[in-house]
Amino acid sequence: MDEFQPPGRLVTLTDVAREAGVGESTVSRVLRNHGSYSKRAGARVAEAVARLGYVPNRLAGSLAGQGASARLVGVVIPSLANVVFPDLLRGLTSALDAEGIPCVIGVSEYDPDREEALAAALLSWRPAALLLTGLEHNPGTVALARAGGVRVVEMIDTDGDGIDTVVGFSNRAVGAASARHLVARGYRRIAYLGHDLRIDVRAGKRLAGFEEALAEAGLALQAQEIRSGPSSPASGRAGLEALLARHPDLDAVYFSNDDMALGGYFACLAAGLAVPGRIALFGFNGLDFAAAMPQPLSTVRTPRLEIGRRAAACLTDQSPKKIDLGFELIEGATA
Amino acid sequence: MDEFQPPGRLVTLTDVAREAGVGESTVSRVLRNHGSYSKRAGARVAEAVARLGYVPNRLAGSLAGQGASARLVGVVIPSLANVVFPDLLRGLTSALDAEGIPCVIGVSEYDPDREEALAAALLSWRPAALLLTGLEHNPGTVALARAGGVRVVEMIDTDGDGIDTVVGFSNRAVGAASARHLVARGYRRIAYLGHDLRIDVRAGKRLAGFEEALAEAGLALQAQEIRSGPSSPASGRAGLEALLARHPDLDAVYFSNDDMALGGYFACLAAGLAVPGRIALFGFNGLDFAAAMPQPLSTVRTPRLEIGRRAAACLTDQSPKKIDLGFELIEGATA
DNA sequence: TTGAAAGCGCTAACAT
DNA sequence: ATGTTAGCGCTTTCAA
Repeated sequence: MDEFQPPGRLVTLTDVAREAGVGESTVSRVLRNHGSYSKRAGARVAEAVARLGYVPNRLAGSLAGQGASARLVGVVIPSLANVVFPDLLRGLTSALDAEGIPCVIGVSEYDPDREEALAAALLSWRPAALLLTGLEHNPGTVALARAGGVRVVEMIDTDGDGIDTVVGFSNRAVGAASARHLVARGYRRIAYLGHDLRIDVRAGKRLAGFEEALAEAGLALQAQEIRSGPSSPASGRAGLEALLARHPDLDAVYFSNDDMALGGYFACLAAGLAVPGRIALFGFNGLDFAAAMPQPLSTVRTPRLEIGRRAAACLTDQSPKKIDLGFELIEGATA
Repeated sequence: MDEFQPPGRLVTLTDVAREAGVGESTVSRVLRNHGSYSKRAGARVAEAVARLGYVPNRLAGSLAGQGASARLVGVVIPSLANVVFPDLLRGLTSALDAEGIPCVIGVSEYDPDREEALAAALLSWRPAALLLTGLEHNPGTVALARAGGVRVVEMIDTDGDGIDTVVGFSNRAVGAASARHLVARGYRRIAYLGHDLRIDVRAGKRLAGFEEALAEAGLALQAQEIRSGPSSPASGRAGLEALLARHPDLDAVYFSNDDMALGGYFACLAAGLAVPGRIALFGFNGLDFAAAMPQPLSTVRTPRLEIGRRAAACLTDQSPKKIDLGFELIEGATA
């Protein structure tokens, strides 16, 4: 391998043009395979690129190009600690990589103000699109998104109005379906165990749908345990122990997600409580481990990867739309 | 919803200058708080920015600025399906967000050729740094990274030579420590259960260290089960069932990671096998759920977030270095 | 099919 | 303290 380039000085398109003995615009045409050029010019440019190890500068390319928008998409997610969001990114990147469009990510930690700051920061890179999570944003975020001149896609949640395009499922409907399942199975003394609803709006919507469906059946939540901090198996385990200590007569628990439910299951195993005989457990998300449990977890599978993929597909669409990808209730064996 | 902006025409710094009645460079100075300007100029610019809803164009800013490198970092990870990598990103973004530097990500799916293509694509955005995973890359990737004129940080693995800076831990040492733990606990008929080692080099290094330490104790692996596809609890469960069917006399199993081990634990629960009495289980990663299990999983906790944070910290460092963050063996109750 | 030249929106001298 | 100006590395008319 040759020695390093003098660091400040990377190979430019001008260098390639000189090396290939053609004009800059010809190099540009060859590189983007746009416009017409001779076979000979094509070959000489290809050679020069290889010889020089040229890597195009997309900063300059995007600035000069049409619309001055970059082949990048900005993505703001609330967290990386919950599998849901990496899954979303997974769907996104799998679809975007094919087009050579990378994601620029920002993590808001469920803070609307941070979300707004991140949206502004990402928009400053002039991405082709801005992807947000959920439908609840600061007014400032909405204003930025509208003024940004980019396609905006809000992912995951369809319960409400979007800025532009929305891809997801109805969290209220998930909650309602979960409640109806528990009711149909004969459970009557049902509790909710979740993490902080102020930070996770969508969990709040599920709970609202859940309670609504309970009410339709003439039932009400017997108890509710809200743990501080993020959801986790440890939190679910401690939460279920606390819940059962206070309300020994419960016969079913609806968890804010599968991680919490797994912790609940562990609590039952540790305490020797029969599931679902003594207590039924119902989760949310349909994560991998749910199906591998000795008793498959009763839960709802959400189309996380699909949401990411569809969001990517929407970037090229013309008109805004709302896409509800639905969900699947997995009966499992714990409720 | 109001109508969209005429898409082509976003507010520019020149617009702000006109609106504020000052020169462009003054606006630039105010915005970057660099150089000197009067209180009055500062105020007028701030007003104009707010009134116009100006969002700076960093494409242009980076192109014009020193070194022409963008306040972005490029990150190539092999997967988003394994918690390890989102955790890495989590550490990274938590440190970089403070500086307003977003990550541009690429997911290689454990394919070195894709990694190379992604490295080139990310480098074309002229990031301030390129972060790679592991130490094994195509020669082309290494050449790109060296010629890119950027700081390169390789994360996670310290077993080998890096391009520039390396932050991680020794996978061989993890494997060796795990084996010594099992041997010390009196297990003798030990098997390995993992996923495809050709795609996960680091799991291979752990296994090598594990076998080496076994050999030092005069022992050898009794069996080995390699599942195709990614690691998952379902794969771990099926794998342990297969392993025990073929080798009923095993007394301990070393899993390629905690997800696999969780599946193994589920297999034991389902089959009514005492853990660790009948069979001991040992994992890797120290994920959240490990500590919440009825019997805490015996595993090794890896400093994933810390690796991300330290990698971020290295970006401003002058000289290359290798940072070994170590790991922690968690005795747990399953081995 | 090709090259020359005018920007894209910004930063960084250099004047003033 | 502030304005003027020359680029940064590309793309894209426009002529040739």
